[in-house]
Parts: sequence; structure tokens; C-alpha cells
Amino acid sequence: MSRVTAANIDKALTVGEVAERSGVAVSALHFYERKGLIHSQRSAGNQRRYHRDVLRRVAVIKVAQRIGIPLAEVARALAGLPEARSPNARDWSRLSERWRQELDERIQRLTQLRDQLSDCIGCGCLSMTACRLRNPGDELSEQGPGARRWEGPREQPGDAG
Amino acid sequence: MSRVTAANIDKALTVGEVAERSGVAVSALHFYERKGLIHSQRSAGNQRRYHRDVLRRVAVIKVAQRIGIPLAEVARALAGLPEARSPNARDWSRLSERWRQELDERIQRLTQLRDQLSDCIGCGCLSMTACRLRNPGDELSEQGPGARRWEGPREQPGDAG
DNA sequence: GATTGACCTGAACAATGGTTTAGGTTGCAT
DNA sequence: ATGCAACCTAAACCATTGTTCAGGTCAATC
Repeated sequence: MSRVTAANIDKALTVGEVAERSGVAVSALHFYERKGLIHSQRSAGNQRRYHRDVLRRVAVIKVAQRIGIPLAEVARALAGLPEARSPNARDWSRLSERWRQELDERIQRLTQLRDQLSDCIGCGCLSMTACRLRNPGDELSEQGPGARRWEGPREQPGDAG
Repeated sequence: MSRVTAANIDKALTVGEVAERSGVAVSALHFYERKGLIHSQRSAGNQRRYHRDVLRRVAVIKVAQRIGIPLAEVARALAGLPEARSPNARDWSRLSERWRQELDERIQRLTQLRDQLSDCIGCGCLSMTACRLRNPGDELSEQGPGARRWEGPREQPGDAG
């Protein structure tokens, strides 16, 4: 049907292909789809078929994960794109700038904590009421009962580089 | 029995008192005990009675939490103390120095990530194979399938300042 | 002695980010 | 046409850090 050169370009990807190319487990792709982070068409036999754009989307997800953005927020950000399309360079620019700010703030909080900790080491002040380390709230203290966010990237335990 | 001045000093604390003084919920104290982070005696009626040392122990736990040390590691560290006693100033010095190093490393990883992200913003390189952001492993990449660690301190939702 | 608040236990639930398992279907190759 | 790998779903499970609930006990006060 299509010319030979276009054949590979237009070809829809199976979930296994996306897993291999993105380095994300098939189960994770299913999970992302349930959470509305990615989308797929279905083949006649109900199997997922992905547009190549999904690779970029997954790449964005992976970077966001490393930054520590919870999936729910990534989902919101991706859903906020006009026409729910995959992020292009401009979209990525906006997203990454926002997330870099969050990352910056996180680094600042941790740095402040580290400095307080350094002050505190060896002083035994953990017993004192006035210890800054024991009394957050200066500029620290971050709420969010449901919104924990992890830190690590957590490579695939299975394999898939 | 004991002199009036010593009465308050020797008095064992109930779980409610520890909760109030430490700013940690009773349920959390139960949880910490199940995990071996704190210990208690029992009254004749099977109620927990805490030595005042537990307050210091809980303080250490709270600081470790803010740093992002998982409870299992805190438990190990506290268990590693000679005679399983509550940490004194010297113990705290050792612990906090170790944890400060971890915090430092974490800050370094995040800073590196932020710099990569800054480089990446607007360049659209998310599509390129060579993008450093998409290819961790330079000095990043942190394993550990079971050992996620959170970031935030998570103030008590109930109350208890 | 009765009431009330604090306490006890064990189990279920919550949130995040998935993996694993069980049982069944598709799709491609031979 | 048959076999095998890859796919499908739903539900259960893992880890972490607790909270909440149900059902019952303890302790102090009136």
C-alpha cells in the first residue's frame, strides 16, 4: 500500500515494541494507559497499536519521574496540552521549565535542611527545644497527605535498556 | 515513693503523652514499635509505658524522615547502637554525619539533573538519542526495587504541633 | 459502681507505582 | 492447521508509611 520508505514510518507500534524502544515494561505501559498518560488505538483483535508519538510521551514521563513529579501531575500536564497531542518542542519547553522550577525548589529545601543538619552535628541539640532541625516551618514543611513523591529513577528490574 | 522533684523525671510516659510531646500520632507510635524503631514496657494492664528517652528517639526518626531515610534504614541505624540504647550526643553525631552525606549526594544528583534539564529546555532534544536527559547512567541512575524514599516531612494531618 | 476517656489488638484501607498471576485470545510462522 | 510467542483483562500482590475501624479493656473520676 504505502511506499517502502513510508512503510516503517507509518507503522503502528505494538506494546512490546514500545516497551523495548522506550525501556519501560509492558505492564507499566498498561498502567500508564489506565492512568490516562498515554493512549492507543486497538487492532481488529483488540490489541494495542501505538502511534510513534507515544515514544516521546513516554520519554517525557520518564524524565518527569526522575524529577520527582507524580504521575497524576504528569497526566494533568499532558492532558492540558491543546488537542491532547503528544508534546512537541514548544510544549516540552513549557513543561520542562515548570518542572525545573519545582526541582529548584526541592533542591533549595534539601540544601537548607543539609545546612541545618551540618550545624546540628555533634551539638547534641536534638534535645533542645530551640533546635531549628526539630522545628520545621521556617521555610520548610511541605504538606500533602496523598501526594508523596519519590526521588529515584528506578531502572527496569526486568531488563530493557 | 520517689521525692517530689524526681517524681516527674522518673515518670514513665503513656503513648498519648509521647504523641503529644513528640507531635507524632499514636497510630504512628504503634507503627514504629511494630517496626522496631521504638520500644516500651507494659503496665500491669498491658498499656505501653515509655522511658523519656523515646522522645529523643522519635526526634531522630523525624529528622531522618525529612532527610528521606526510609524507616527500615533508621531502624537498622538505631538497632546498631551499642546496647540498643537511645542515641546520645555522640551517636547522633555519627548518624547525622552519615545521613548528611546521603543528603549531599542526593542534592548533587538532583542538581545535576536540574542542569541537564536546563540545558534541555527548548532544545527539543527529547527526540534525540544522544540527549543526556534521556540517557541516565553518566553518574546518575539509582537502583533499589524496594527502597523508595520520599521527600517531604508530612506534618501531622490530625493536629499535634 | 458506673461512666468516660484513653488504651489495646488486628485487619482493612489509602496513596503511589507498578509487577505478577491466572486464565484466555491473537497473530504470525511453519 | 497447528504451535508458540505476544497479547488481552482483572485482580491480587509488593513496598512504604501510616490512618481508620471494629470490638473490647483499663484507669481514673464522680
